[in-house]
This record gives sequence, C-alpha cells and structure tokens, in this order.
Amino acid sequence: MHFNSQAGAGASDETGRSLLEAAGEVFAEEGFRQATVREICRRAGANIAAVNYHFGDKETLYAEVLRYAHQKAFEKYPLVPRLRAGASPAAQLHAFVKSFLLRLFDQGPTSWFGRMMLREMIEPTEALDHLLEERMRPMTRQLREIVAAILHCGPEEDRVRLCSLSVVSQCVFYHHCRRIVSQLFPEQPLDASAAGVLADHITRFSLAALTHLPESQPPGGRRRRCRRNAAPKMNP
Amino acid sequence: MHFNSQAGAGASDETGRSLLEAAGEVFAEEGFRQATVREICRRAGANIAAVNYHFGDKETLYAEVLRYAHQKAFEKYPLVPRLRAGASPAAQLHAFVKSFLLRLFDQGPTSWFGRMMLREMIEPTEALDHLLEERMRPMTRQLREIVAAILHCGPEEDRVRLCSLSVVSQCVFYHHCRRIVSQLFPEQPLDASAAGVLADHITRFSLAALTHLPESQPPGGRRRRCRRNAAPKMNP
Amino acid sequence: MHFNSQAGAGASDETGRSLLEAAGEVFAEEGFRQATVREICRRAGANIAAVNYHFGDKETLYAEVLRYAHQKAFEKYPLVPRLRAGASPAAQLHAFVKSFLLRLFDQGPTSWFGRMMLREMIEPTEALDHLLEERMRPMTRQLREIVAAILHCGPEEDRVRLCSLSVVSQCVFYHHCRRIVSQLFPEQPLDASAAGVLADHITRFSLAALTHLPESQPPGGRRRRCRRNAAPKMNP
Amino acid sequence: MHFNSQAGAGASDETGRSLLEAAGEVFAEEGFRQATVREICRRAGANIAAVNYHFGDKETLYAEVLRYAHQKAFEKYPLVPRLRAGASPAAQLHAFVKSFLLRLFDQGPTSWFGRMMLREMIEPTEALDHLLEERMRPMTRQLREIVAAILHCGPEEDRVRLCSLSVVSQCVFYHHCRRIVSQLFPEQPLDASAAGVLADHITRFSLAALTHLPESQPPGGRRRRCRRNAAPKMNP
DNA sequence: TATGAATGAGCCTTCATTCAT
DNA sequence: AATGAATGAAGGCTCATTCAT
Repeated sequence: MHFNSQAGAGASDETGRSLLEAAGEVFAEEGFRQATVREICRRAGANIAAVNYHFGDKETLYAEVLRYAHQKAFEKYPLVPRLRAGASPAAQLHAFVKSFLLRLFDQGPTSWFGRMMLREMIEPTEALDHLLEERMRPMTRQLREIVAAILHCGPEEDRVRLCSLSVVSQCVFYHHCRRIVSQLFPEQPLDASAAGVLADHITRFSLAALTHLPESQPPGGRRRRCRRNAAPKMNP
Repeated sequence: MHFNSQAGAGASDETGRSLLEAAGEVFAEEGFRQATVREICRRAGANIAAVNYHFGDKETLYAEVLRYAHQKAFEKYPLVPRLRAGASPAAQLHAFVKSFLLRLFDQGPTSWFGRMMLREMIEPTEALDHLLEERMRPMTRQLREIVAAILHCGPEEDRVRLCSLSVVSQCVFYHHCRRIVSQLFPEQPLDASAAGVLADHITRFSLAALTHLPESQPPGGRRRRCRRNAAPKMNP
Repeated sequence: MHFNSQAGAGASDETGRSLLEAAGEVFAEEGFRQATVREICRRAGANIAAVNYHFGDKETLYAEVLRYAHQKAFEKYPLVPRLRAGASPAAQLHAFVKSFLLRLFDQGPTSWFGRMMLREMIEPTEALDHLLEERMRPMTRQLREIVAAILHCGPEEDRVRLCSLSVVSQCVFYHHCRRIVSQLFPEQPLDASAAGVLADHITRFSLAALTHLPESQPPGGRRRRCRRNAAPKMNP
Repeated sequence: MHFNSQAGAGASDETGRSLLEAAGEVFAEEGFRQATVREICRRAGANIAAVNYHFGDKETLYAEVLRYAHQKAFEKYPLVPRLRAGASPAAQLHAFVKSFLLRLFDQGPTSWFGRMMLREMIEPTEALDHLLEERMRPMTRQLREIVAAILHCGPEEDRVRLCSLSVVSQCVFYHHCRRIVSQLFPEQPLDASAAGVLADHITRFSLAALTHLPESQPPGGRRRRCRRNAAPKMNP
C-alpha cells in the first residue's frame, strides 16, 4: 500500500485500507477538490500526514479510490449479469439497465462509484482517463450489441450509438438529478428501492422506442408495422 | 447594482456588469465553492473588494448570476417557442426538445445557465430553491402536457411523469456527460451545431416510445397492437 | 462644520450634526478603533464618504465627538452644582459625587462622555490630552478643595490627593465595572436610578473615612476623638 | 497543547508555549478584538497558521490565555495570603488589598491578568463567564467576610456589599486609570513599587470608613458617637 | 514505520480612505 | 457641496504538503 514500498508491502495494510474507505466516503460526498485530506484522515482515525505517507498525495489517493470504487461496484453488480444462454435482446437490455441502476442507487461503499463518476462527468480528473478506456468502453460495447440486436443492424451504425446513449441517459439521469427531481416530483421515489420500478420503465420506454423507431433513411425493404403513429410530422 | 442601493442605481453600473459577466464564466467553470472571488475580480478587471461592494458577498453574487444566466438563456431560447396554433403534440415535443438543447449547447453567456445547473444538480445551493419553484416548474408542466397529449391521458398520471423524465433525461445527458461521451465516441459531435441532429433523434426516439408504450405492466390478457416487439419478455 | 470651510460654514450643518450624533453612539459603544466609519454613516443616514468630507478623517471626528460629548455632559450636570453659599464641605462632597455619578449613569447622548472616557482610560487617544488639561483638571482641583476642607489641611498635601482619588475611584468604579458587578451581584442596581443610592453610600463611606482618617504622621497637637477604632494595627 | 490532542501532548510544546506568552502580551496590550493573530505569531516566532493549529481559533486561544494569566497572577500573589492564625480583620484587609494591588501592578506576565480584566470589564468576552463564576466569586466572598467582621454584621447585608465594592474600587482604580492619573498627578507614583504605599492608604482610608460608618441612613433620633463630623448635613 | 508540528499560499471578508464627478 | 464607486491593505481562517524525529 505504501507508495514507496515494494510490492507486497508490510504486514499491516490496515491504515491504508482505512484511508481508502474514508476517502471513498469523502470523495463521494465532496468531490476531489472540495474533499480535504484532513477530513479523510479524521474519519480514518489516521494522522494528518497519513495520506501523503501512504499514497504520496491527494491526487494519487483519489485515483486509487476511484479504481477501488469501480471494482467494488462491478464486483457486486457485474457488467454482464448471468443470463441464461440465448436470452432475448430485450431481456438483456433489461438486465443491463437494472444492473446499471443498482450500481448507481446502491448504498454504502458501492455508491461511491456512481457519485464519484457524477463529479467526473462535469469535472474530469486525470484519474478518469484510464478508467474510461479500460473499464467503461466494454460496457458501451455491450450495450451497443444489445441495441444492435434489437434494431437488427450492425453495432457501428450511428443510430445504434444514439440509441445507446438514449438508454444510458435515462439510467444516469435519475441518479444524477436525483435531488432536483425529488424536489419537483416529491411523489417520485428515487432511492435504491426504486431501482426496480425505474429499470422497468426505462426498459419498456426504450424497447418501445427501439422497436418502432422509424429508420432515418428508410432503406426501402424494411417496413414498419405500426405506421400510423411512428412517423410524426414534426412541423405540421 | 450596489447591494445597498435601490433599484435604478447609478448611471454607469459598468463594474457591476463586468463582475456579473466574469462571475458567470467562473461560476460556470468552477461551481460555487471552487470559484474564487479573486478570479472573478481579476477577470472583471476589478479590485478584490469589488464583489463585496457591489453584491455584499460571494453567495449573493452567485444568486444574482444564476438569475441573470437563467434570464439570458430563456430570453434567447424561450420556454414556449412560437408554434402555429394547433401544432401537433409531436411538433410541440420537437420544439421543446430543440429549445432545451439549444439552451444547453449554446455558447457564451447563454451557456452559463446550463453549466451552473449542472453543478446545482449534484450540489444544490440555496439560490436554486427559488429558481426551481418559480422557473423550472412551468417547464416541467409544459412538457407533461405535451406528453399527456401524445399518450392520450391526463397529465397527472404516473407514466406521464416517468415519460417526461425520460425525455428530459436525454436532453440533459448529452450536455451533462458531454466530455465523457466525446471521449468514448469521438465521432459523436456534441457542440451547438449538433443540437439539431440530437433534437431530431431524441424526438424521434421519444415519440416512438410514447406512441408504442404498453399502457402499463401488461396484466396478461391485455394485447398490444404491435405484439411482436412491443411486449418483450424480459426474463425469457 | 466642514473641515475645509471657513468659520460660519454653510447654511446646512445638518449632515455634520447627524454624523456627530451617530458617531457619539458608535464611539461610545465600540471605542475609537473598533467603531467603523461605515456604521457611523449608516446611522447618520449619510454617505460613506461623509465623514472624510466633513471631518477629514476618523480621528478628527473622534476628537470632535469627545469634545461634544464632554460639553453635553457638563451642560446637563455642571461641574459646580449650585450650592447655597456657605454649604458645608460634606454637602459639597455629596453634590460633587452625585453629579459625577449622574454624568456617568445618565442615558442618551449624555452617556457618551462617560463611556468614551472609559475607553480613554485604558487606551488613551491624542484627543484626550487637550480635554484632560483644559477640562478635567478643574474638576480635580474642585474635589481637592472639598477634601482639603474636610481634612482641615492644605489642598496640596499628599493625603488630599490620595483621598480625592479614593473618592473618585468609587464613582468611576460602579460605572466602569458595571457589567461584572452586575453579574457578581445581581441584587445591586446599577442603572441611572441607582445613582442616588450610590451617591449616598459613597459620600457616607468617604466622609466617614475622611473625618476619621488617622494622620500618617500624627502632628502632635491634633487629637482624634474616636481613638479606639481609628488606628488599626495592621500587623497584629 | 494541540487543540485536538488530549492533555499530556507531545514532548516539546515549545511553540504552543511561545504562542501563549506572545498572546498574553498582545491581548493585554490590545484586547481581544484589536489583537491580531498575525502579531501574536510574529512575536512568538511562529507561522501565521500556528494559532489555528495549536488552539483552533483566536477565541479559544484567548480563553486559554486568560486562564493562564489568572493562574500566573494568583500563583505569585495567592488569594489568601498567609496570615498568622487569628490575624485581625484589619490585618486581613490590608493583606487582601496589598495582594490585590500587587497582582495588578506587577510587571511581566503577571500583569496580563489585570490588563485583560480591564478590557473584559468594558467589553466582556465569553471567556470571562467561567472565570468570573469559578475564580472571582471566591475572592468577593473573602472580602465580604473580612468587611463583615469589621462591621460586626452578617456578610449578606447590603452595606457589606457596598463597602466591599468601595474597597475594591480603590484597588482597581489606580490600575485602571493609571495613565490619566499619572498625567493629572505626575507626582503620584503608580508603578509596582507604589503598591505598598497605595495599599497602606487604601487600607487606612477604608478602615476609617468601615469603623465609623453610620449604620444606615440616620433615621433622625439615632445618634452617632462622633457626632461632629460623622453625620454630614448633605443639603444644608 | 509513522507522526505531531509546522509551513506559506490562498480563501472570503471588512476596513478607512480616495477619486471622479 | 456632496457622493457613489473603487481601492489595497489587512483581518481570521483553512488548505495540502513537508520535515524532523
């Protein structure tokens, strides 16, 4: 754990672990810049100099925490939920959305990831780069494949990307805008217990969209069955 | 402009205006807490004490800027775009989404509002309360009415709320996660010029969903017109 | 009133007078250093620059206020209360003490003097010098004469000075230590209404002392009537 | 010494002690509000942040200094000076007055207490409350008992309180008004070396008063032994 | 191996004063 | 004759970091 020590370190990783846990809480609550080393050490029951001693500096600690948080979240809610072989794309989408939401709405240490990512989205840190390429890209790939399967087209088409983002956006939104949504719609539950209901809605909404989306440039042979409503005249 | 003076103030107001503009930039970039009065004054070409003189304190300045930013954004892209009388709900939805996106993706002073709201969502300020109730609620009301018209039901139903949020979530997302999306999908343009394309997609996606949404959890006997795709078996 | 203007000034001394009154309050409450020009101007309903305009600077204003306060206090409670010709020294002492106390315990503008002097005693200002020599010395002279008359000796003797200070000390004390005395002895009234009672006690106490004070070096001929108690053996 | 650490602290404590000493000087000179942390740190040879680190904030430091100053003053000049058993009330009074004066007129660290109390009297701090109740009340109690013994009455009578205050007032006065007295009476020595002379005078003056004080407002028939001087006609 | 002590930059705010009008 | 605007120094305090032990 000690940033100077050789791999394997000493017997007692205890302080380092306490710092990691405490830092998870504080970074999730305050973000990188507003979090203070003092508060982290206080919660970890460690000396004020412990962060610098164990991790070098605040930034390195943050990167470590982000990785740790990601690992925890994806350990509990894996990227690829175990589906029976041959699960339908619709079922896969539902599983994807639900695990996505659970990751964000879970409480305790698991929640650090979602809350830290929130901050990263509007104020990226160097620490994000690695995570994005190594960890996030597979997730987007998976979603694109599910969406492509539903759309019956290749995963690289533009509309697949746009539709994937539309799906993700709904998942992220309920977490991201939780506080404002709660104030504007007090009747809308937004805690962990609501993840199921939200997942159902998001999946249903997205499936309805995906399965009835008019093709931008109708390729010709492909026909939509529910023609009546599917092609809105936007500027009547 | 002076925080002690009555409305009407003096002739010039120049410094106060400079501060407001500079503060808009800085608050949008840094958020309330991380923004520093020093930087604001520096950019405004004003003395370090100017904020205190003109606005009393940092918090009041922030509230003033938020109000100013909101006004600018909604002046340029009004809440209710002028539609021909009797415009179809679909057209109204498209207009709503497009002006929503333009507000967020516009550059210069108009962009402050969206960026400040971003921060407010994860770290609300007292200044938000008033804005939320007075300014945001009408917007949500408008959207609910549009969605309700498409769904052929009353605006207070749960699914109207959920669907409205699904629409908004897509608009917000492209702005909120702009940086991450840009990195994961470099091919996806996300600047102001893309607002049209995004608005088209979001509207098309949402309309497809709204017009084909199963009315609720299919109780079993209920049959959808477009049976094949519309009622996914989520856990096959 | 204007520090630049010729004697006679303009027609409207109004702002200057307001400043003087407001400054009296503030200086009495806060002392010279802690009083702020802002607060003075605020209370006077004047512009922030009014003090500098009318008086040059804070220090000059303070000196002006001190003189003004002294004048007010001694106008209301003159140094030499009108006594019938040939009043006994005891009666004169009582009158001196009482007017001294009234000056200190009076409320409203008259109280400024006592409260400002309080501050001057522990943190003298240049403004004090003039007042001390021109105004205070006559008062001490008067008291010395009264005390000397009671002691049947010349006003320049050491014991006259010491006894005068003992008298004054009691008057000053109840005002100076008002807050602490009030907390330690809540049953002791210390407002303006108590001035009479306090004056009676102080006079009685001091007269008893003065009339029975053992002479440091008993001059021989002079005999004390009440010998028994008057010469305490301090180190038995 | 560190404000977070338990009593016992580290080995050195050197800076904390330096701060305490420097703060004693500065607070005695300037009072709480006008004293600056910067100046304290400068005199202590410590960093500007040292006060915050060692004491948390200026206010806590002040409270600590007040306690420290009190302790120093009463260590050197204890409340109850060692009197031979069965010392006469007069001797006790003299001892009380003398130690009181020595505490005030002593120089160096011992003088902080008196000078800080001076400020507290006209501008009490929260730090005073505790000191007043815990430390000052015993002193007033002691004096009341001495005075009561001289007056041959119970310590709770009104005149005991008034006379006690008359005694204390003289002690306090020479310290409190030192500067003004020195200017008006340059011949009056008021440094530590004068404490003996002043104590003698105050004791003699007070004893004379106490032993010859008319028992109350002479109701008319009541006759004093020393009729000639003791019952002044205050308004002849 | 680990820490209490200390650092100096920087935070927001308030101050008496000055300046252009 | 008078003022609103602006100034720069200084206020207490917090910060991540470093250092000697």
